[in-house]
Amino acid sequence: MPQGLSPDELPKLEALICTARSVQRGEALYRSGDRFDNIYAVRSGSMKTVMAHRDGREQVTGLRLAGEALGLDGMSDDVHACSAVALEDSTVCIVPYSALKSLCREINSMQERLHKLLGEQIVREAGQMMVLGSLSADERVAAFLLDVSQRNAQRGYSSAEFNLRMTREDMGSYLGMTLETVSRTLSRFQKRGLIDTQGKHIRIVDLEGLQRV
Amino acid sequence: MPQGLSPDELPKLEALICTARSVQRGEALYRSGDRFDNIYAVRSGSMKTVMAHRDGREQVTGLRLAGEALGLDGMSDDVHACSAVALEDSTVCIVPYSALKSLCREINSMQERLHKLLGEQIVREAGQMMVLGSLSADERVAAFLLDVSQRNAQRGYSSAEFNLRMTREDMGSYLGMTLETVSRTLSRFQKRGLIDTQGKHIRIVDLEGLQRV
DNA sequence: CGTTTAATTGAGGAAAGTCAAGTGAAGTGG
DNA sequence: CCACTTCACTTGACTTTCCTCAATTAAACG
Repeated sequence: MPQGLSPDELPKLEALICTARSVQRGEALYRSGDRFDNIYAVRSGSMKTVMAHRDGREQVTGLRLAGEALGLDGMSDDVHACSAVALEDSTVCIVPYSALKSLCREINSMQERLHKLLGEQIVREAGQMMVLGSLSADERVAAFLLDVSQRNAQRGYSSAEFNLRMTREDMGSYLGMTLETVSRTLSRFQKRGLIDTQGKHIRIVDLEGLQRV
Repeated sequence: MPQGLSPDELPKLEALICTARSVQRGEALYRSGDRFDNIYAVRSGSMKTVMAHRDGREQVTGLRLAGEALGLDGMSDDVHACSAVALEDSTVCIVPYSALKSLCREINSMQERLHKLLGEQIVREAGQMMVLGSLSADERVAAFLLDVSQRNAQRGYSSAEFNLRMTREDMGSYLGMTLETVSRTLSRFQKRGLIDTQGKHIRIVDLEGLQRV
């Protein structure tokens, strides 16, 4: 998260991060409607963000792996628009927003970094709109696996093999399809020799094949 | 756009806005891949933002009415992630990003305003992900009409009656369905007495009915 | 005013959803 | 630590929704 800061600036960011917090699997770090005070960075584990329609239907709107930022959905009106729920026992760094704002006014590169973060989320979400709006079920699942794989690689983990702590239902919700269709699609990918799945453990066997789906 | 600025700050914003630019119907204000230099505000007319998949498929990712901000998709990596195309002859205000950044460091409320703008887009897009991921065709169209209606009201125009300059194809793309399904859905809404359409002109007859869809 | 582009409507087909049953994994308490 | 309960996942059969293709009508633009 703190990329591109000079040596003398890093301590200031560190001073900002008051506390770390641990969140149990299934527990909410914040809920839709909660006051927005902090931005978070996932330190270990992973989380999902969930948004609710007024009739109660819920949709997973995001997945956050270790190292990724969380909580930006509260900036628009000082109240969180979605809930953040831990997919496994996780820890997050807490960054008080008001302090971060001040720091962004003082330090150029800090402002730059926050802007990039916001911009990335905007582009990521637009990309997900594309996935939901124009891809078939197969394409959606493939795109999702490739996205997670790539994000794993970015953080120095294996891009070929990883644990996805989401349930099939979470994946389905995120990808706009039912859990059965997710399951069937994964099975089909396995038969075609594209991946190898055992429940939540996923290994990408044929990367290029998956990209061609 | 410049809400919440004090009287002495407004001139500074105005100084920032170097030029206005007019964009002809169908013309692109910027294209995906263009360098990101400016943020824009639609002054008159309306625009769509479009994102392309690598295989060429395009999806409409946003609609911007007069008064709304545009161009934020370039902040993440200094290159625009989508294209902005005029739906009718339009004009936009140009706000140079680098100057805006400086101003945000000087003026508290300016920073606040930009952050809100970014936060709003993040929440708006998450909302659209919900629409695409969990609503039926009928519900999508209804949600879209209500959204446009509400945004019209916000800007002081009629919430009950408006011109939608998008084609059925644009709407379909934005809502993740085919133009035929959009057309059929609108016809059905009309038969049910919810709306009254003549091509691009739309009148909402039964607001509550539309909300119940 | 004619030509192009957009919209409507119908018929048939395909993709994904629903319902249901069975299997496997994981967490809990004795 | 094992048995038990619960939850997650898989797979099949059937249904529904939406898409595709096609023909026609209406609107927009030069």
